Amino acid sequence: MSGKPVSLKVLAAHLDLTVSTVSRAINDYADISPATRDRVKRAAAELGYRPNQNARRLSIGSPETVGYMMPRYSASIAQPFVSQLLQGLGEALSKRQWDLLVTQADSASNELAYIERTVRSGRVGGLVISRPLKNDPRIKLLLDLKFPFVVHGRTASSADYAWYDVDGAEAFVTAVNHLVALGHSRVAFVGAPLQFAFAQDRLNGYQLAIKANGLNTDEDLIQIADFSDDGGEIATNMLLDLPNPPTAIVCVSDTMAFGALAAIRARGFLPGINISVIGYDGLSFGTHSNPPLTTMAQPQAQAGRRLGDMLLAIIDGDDPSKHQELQRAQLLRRKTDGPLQAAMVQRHVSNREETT
Amino acid sequence: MSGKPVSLKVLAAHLDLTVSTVSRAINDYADISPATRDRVKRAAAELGYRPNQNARRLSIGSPETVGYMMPRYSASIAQPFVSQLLQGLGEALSKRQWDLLVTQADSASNELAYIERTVRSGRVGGLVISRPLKNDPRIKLLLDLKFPFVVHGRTASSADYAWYDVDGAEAFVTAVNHLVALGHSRVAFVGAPLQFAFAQDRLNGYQLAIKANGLNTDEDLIQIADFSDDGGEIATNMLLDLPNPPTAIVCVSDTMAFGALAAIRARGFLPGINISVIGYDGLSFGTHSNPPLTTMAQPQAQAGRRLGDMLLAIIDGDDPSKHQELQRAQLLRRKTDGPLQAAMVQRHVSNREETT
DNA sequence: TTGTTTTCCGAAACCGATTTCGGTTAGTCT
DNA sequence: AGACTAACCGAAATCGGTTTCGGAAAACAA
Repeated sequence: MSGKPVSLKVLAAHLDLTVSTVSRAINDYADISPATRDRVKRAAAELGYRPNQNARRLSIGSPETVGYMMPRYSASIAQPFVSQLLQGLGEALSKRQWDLLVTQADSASNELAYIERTVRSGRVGGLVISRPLKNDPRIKLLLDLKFPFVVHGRTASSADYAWYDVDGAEAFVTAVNHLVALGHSRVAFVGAPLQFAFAQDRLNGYQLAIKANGLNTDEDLIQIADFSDDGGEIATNMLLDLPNPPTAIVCVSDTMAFGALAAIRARGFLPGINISVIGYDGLSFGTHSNPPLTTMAQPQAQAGRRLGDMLLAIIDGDDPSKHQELQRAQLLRRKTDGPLQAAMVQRHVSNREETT
Repeated sequence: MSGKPVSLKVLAAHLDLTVSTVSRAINDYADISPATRDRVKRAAAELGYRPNQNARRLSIGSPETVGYMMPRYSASIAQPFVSQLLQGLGEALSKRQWDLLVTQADSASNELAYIERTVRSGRVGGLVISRPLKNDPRIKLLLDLKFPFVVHGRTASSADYAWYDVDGAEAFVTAVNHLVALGHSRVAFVGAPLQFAFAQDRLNGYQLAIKANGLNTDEDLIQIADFSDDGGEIATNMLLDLPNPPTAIVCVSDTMAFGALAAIRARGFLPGINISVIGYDGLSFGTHSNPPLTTMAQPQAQAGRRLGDMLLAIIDGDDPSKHQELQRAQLLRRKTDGPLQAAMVQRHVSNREETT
């Protein structure tokens, strides 16, 4: 760089003042005369002085940094929401000049050790974790460490920590109700492994709605698979192979729903006409799928900002349990939901007769 | 946390040693007897001692951290590649226990000031920047500051800094050649604003291929629009409104290509049959578009890791110009490319006659 | 003029590590 | 036994800031 970064010492020497005076001038202490304060600030600007953050943070005893733990990938699947979340987090943190550290554990087993190391090393003053498991050991650990953190998502025992989540159960009630209103009575569920809290939550909503509508609770209509488009396709094929296949499918994510659409089309059926599909996430790409995917859209944009604000508040001493935000998903109708077709039911029946 | 994090001082007191001895024991200095070294390490593990990173980094004079500048959004478009890039970067950095700081400037105008602040504050020892402009002031600034950095992408004057890029020009030559081989002679280009280096690069490849194949260089066949699906749709509509519309379109990104598909379908044409479309990026979502998008796929996964390795090497003193990596994109045929249809040409002609 | 406040700045401790340097103790050699 | 060399550890400076405390100079009051 154009010379080494200028330190407080050289700035002080240049001004013929001591470092303590210069420091206090820059930080607007009252016991510095306006004259010298201005003089110091002007010189600081000229020389391009920026306090060394490592030194300053060591001194004030705060890292002024929070960490975000990236979820690990099932495969090499791009996680579209990560960039939006980081964007929002960065926005919230920058209001107070805090930094955002992005971390990831190498493996699931190392995850806890990794958290403990990170916390103890004082690199971060708070942590954001994503996509909790149903009984997430990370949450337990952070609670034990009494370390500030917020969760993107939530678990069943969510009383004593801070989180931001979308009500998946309610969303699936909405989705199922919508399909029932369209005349469907065999509504299937394509889900992700139930170790994920969100997967259980959404399944709960599905089951609740099935019962509330007085429908048959057919275990075969619940298919759990890998959390990916391929998983969605596999699960849907299982459903379509059923002797009495569903006429509508709700999926735990848009990505899985895309796989469902593929499976349906592969059999010559038309999604939205012969079989309805509703996804979850509201990915904008859903407008380009074949056909455009009806989905439960969640307000992604604010998640990062809200999580950042919450975390800062908690670091400031707020009670974590006071910061819990449950958002609602909205039904976004595109083209994969439609009324039950009598013809389709017929076809299924004859289909069954053939196969038996 | 379970008590404050234990410092070197309390660990030393607990062992009845001085801090300097303990520090050297932990860092495997030769002048510490194996006996006390082991004793120290055992106690450190028991008490869960982790060196305070702010202190340590201040002391050793290195932030052991690199920064990644997130590209700003044209809208609220999720950037699927960001998470993959961060994943790779984190992997490369973790090998040496470095941290990854994610930053973003509030606005374009603040960007330079932001970089300068970040660099001068000593928070990071190197910077990764994405998606450079054709004449990117950030690169010039970082060069002036003599600060270590790597670029994801590259500009025309790319001799004197480190970068990792995919050869967009070559990719578009490949794409155009492929379409010409399929019989197309009116191949259009849907591009992004040419201030982006990658946009210019890809346009160059397109124009090169057009000439090399002896085709008419029709300015109308080049449409520049916003870097989004909507932009792609708008640009494609302009093309389809032409008196002599193209029979094939190459798009500067998959996202824009999705918009192109929408525009084509909206007119009752079949992408891949009536009009061919080739995208760029190789997004996995492309398998779910309507129809599945043929695209120039780039090897996304390694980008982050390579950039991280490069940056560390440069920080270690390597000559940046020695670290320049140009990858090749591969034609990934799905369903939107196909042979020229005589019928389509006919329809276009009659279409023109009607409108004139 | 003397005494009492203010106003303003310097000296120094401190944050938690790393690292140089110097001094004890023990071991080796003659 | 005396001297010399290693081996091992402690003292202290340092990184670049923040913050408390005390003192000198200037302003004010009596």
